[in-house]
Amino acid sequence: MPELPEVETIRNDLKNKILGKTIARLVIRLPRIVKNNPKTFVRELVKNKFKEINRIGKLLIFRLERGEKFLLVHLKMTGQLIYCAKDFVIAGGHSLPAGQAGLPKLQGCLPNKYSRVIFYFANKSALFFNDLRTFGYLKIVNKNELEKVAVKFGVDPLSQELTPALLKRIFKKRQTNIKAVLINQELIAGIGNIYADEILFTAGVRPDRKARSLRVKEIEKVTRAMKSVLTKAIRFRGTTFNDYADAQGNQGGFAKRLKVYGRTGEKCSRCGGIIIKKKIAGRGTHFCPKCQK
DNA sequence: CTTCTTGTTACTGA
DNA sequence: ATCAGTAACAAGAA
Repeated sequence: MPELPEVETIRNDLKNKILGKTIARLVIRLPRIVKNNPKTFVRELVKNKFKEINRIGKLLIFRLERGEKFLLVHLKMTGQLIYCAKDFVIAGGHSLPAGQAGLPKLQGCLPNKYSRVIFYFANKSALFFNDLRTFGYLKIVNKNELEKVAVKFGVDPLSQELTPALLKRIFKKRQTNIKAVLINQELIAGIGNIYADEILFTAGVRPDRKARSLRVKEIEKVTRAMKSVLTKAIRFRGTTFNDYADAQGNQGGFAKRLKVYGRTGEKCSRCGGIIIKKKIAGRGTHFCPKCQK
């Protein structure tokens, strides 16, 4: 599931590929993915260019050259944005370069049955929005609408604003457990189920602890863990557990470095305890009951 | 067949 | 008004 490191990887990949290219043609295969009137959507994009790509939490924001408009893309659980250069255009479609892993459950050739929206650029390259479970969306908004969306997001965990002092204030006014706080996008933007578990393991804090019960030393550890886990995950280009692929269609390299997520029943790498899984904050939550306090 | 997967939101009850 | 907790959504895997 794309969280901050995966969305950031895609953003960086796409920046080098699609900025400044003219969008020549659009194919909307599943209209309900597009949250605008389809005709408006096509009119705003065709003959336009992407000028800049930003991210707030897990939301991608493509600034368009013409019209002071922005394309919002949310990948939700199974969304992908895969770019194919014209070299890989084959008859009737596109193919991922040979040697690339492609996608575990999806075909290597694009478009595939999960390609919901396709952008064709003037130079014959293409950008595919694929989404197996169709929870993701694309939406064009103006500056005002973007501002309304943006203010709902909490602090970015990698920004300098996120300090132990701020985290202490966030934790203090909540009655719920720390896992629920970490995945609440209105408080901290970008952490989902996988990285919440990994951050709490690294910090040595049990996910079912009440957020407001954490001591200053523990808050400092959570702050450091947040930065280190997310930074390292970005360095390894994200976690592919099921469907995540980067903008080239490759898997991320962080899955094998996960310490607790998906490791139920395995030995804890820190203390040798057995990792357990339990439903916390409505999500499958993995932790070591021996060394997470 | 049932149960599980999760990012976000709608809804419920306090 | 605000917050916490849960169901729902979708589509596939097991």
